[in-house]
Amino acid sequence: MKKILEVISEEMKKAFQSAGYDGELGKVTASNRPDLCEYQCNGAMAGAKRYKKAPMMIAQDVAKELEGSGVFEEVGAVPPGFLNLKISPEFLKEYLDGMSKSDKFGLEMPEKAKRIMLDYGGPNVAKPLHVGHLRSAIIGESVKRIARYAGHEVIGDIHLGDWGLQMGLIITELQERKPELVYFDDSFTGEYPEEAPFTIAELEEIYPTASGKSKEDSAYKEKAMDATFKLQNGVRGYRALWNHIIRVSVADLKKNYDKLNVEFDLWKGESDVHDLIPQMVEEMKAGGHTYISEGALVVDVKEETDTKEIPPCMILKSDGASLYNTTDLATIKERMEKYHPDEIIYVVDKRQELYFEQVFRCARKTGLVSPETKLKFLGFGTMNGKDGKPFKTREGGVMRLEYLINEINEVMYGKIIQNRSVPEEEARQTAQVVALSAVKYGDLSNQASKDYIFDIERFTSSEGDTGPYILYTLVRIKSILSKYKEAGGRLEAAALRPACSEPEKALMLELAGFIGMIENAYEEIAPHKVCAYIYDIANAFNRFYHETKILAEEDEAKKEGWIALLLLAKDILETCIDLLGFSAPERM
RNA sequence: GUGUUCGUAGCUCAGCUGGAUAGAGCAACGGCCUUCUAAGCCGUGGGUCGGGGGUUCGAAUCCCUUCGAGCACGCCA
Repeated sequence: MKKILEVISEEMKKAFQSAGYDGELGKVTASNRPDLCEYQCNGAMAGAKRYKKAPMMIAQDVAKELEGSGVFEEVGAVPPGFLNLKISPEFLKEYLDGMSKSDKFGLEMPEKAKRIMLDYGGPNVAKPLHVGHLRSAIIGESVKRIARYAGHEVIGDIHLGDWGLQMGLIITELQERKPELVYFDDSFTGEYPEEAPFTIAELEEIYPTASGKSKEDSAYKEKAMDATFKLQNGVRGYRALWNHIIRVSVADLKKNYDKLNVEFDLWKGESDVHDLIPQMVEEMKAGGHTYISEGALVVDVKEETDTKEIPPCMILKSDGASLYNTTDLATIKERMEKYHPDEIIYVVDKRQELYFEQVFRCARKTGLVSPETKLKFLGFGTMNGKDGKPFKTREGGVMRLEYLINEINEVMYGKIIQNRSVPEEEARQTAQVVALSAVKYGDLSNQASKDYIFDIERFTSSEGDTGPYILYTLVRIKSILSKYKEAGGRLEAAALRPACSEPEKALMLELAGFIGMIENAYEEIAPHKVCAYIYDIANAFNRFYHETKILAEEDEAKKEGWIALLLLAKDILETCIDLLGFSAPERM
């Protein structure tokens, strides 16, 4: 189906043309004065100069052409030359009928689906998830779902940090504590145990300890670097230990991401591309792209249009070791060879923008990516506390994600038992569902690129533009529908009717904007547009709800029409919150 | 220093491919539950869109300038 704005615009274009003007002037937008009209067209003013005619005259000419149009109920030419439009309830009803009957509410699928690789999450192995990982997960997950809904193939890759010095640190600390382990016995040639010699709890404690020691004790640090080197060069025992670390840690990560309703298709990490690096570097050298600068191997990525100095992209450090850039480039190489994506999108902290610009340019210049493949950087801002500074625990440390989630669950639980008397278990479950909506909606309703203030009180409130408010609206709709069913009503039989009240029409108009909203949210990679949309829907619904006694309506046809409208609203809301990565309970 | 993002109501944010009286929410104040979930709805007050120039019939939106804030700027990731 076409977007409703497109349908109306076409009608308007025809009118401009038959009045003797350029059809392109007939572009219609949503009204910015809802008190005056539903849609507006400003083409008459834009065309005034070209036709040397007062805008008002043009508007009147066009309005005359629209007399008797089935699309509009009212067309007004208003000074200085606005065309104010109200569409006919019958036309609107037909449009919504089309949406209800179509797959994805009539959203058109692309002729050729793109294959998009989405790089998000990015946690480090053996370190607990903290608030810094929250945004990437939430935003990435939503972007993934939106792109899929829009008809594209998306491969989400968590891109684990599993290969650097941190691994050497952990191994070193393990050796300090348990030198008797077979992993450290060079002469050992048998099978290593299947069971890891540590738990996730120990692992999480080991890393910060080791990291702290290495900062104070240079001998310790050297040991860790040596361990890293050995690991990367395939020392058996170290590899075996490393495998344990990965397995224990990944299992825990999966559990945590699961709770956030975040799912990855690939659990690749930096280690996966380690073996590709030497060849990649050789190819870059052979291609004549590299040179030595201050001892390091670099590739120039300056461009003439630059407004500032872009430093070269470093490939190898002066000691010959690889670094973040190297693995990222190798990852691009691997992705291109294995998956041939049309696009790779990185959902990363926006502070890394310049860095990724260098990597992207380097990848292009050295031919790692084909010219058709787009590399996109979706940078997100910092999550701040109420004081406007980066979110911290009360003690000033980094907040573990788990604790944060628990805290919100508690707050939500408190609100539930305060408002309703429900069984304990249901209250707990509902609290989790609603809490997740609070966190995700609180995050996604802001533009990704901006910093935002994480305010538990605000996010968990059901007043205002929040997740709980959206869910509450949805729960209300579900409640009416289930009562209707209980009373013997058949949802499948319900058919839409033209709106007979202003709030009803307003709700229908909002629903009709779905396709346009999705296209926009996908093209701009902007989940916050989905949030803004469902907030408008929720407002429109609640207004309608208050002015209309649906189940008490005696006119059966009318009642059925409303039930059909509620069904559509429910389906659209549910679809949208799924795109945002959360769901609604049955009751709350 | 260079670059970059941003500065909209007391607070948190929309709007930014230029259009009519700049929108929400929170907070404040006032209404609405014998009837579908009041975790809701309706209303009132509150803004030199950081300042100054310019382009335009028309600017929060585009350009310039200035002030202020954040962030980034080769061997970390």
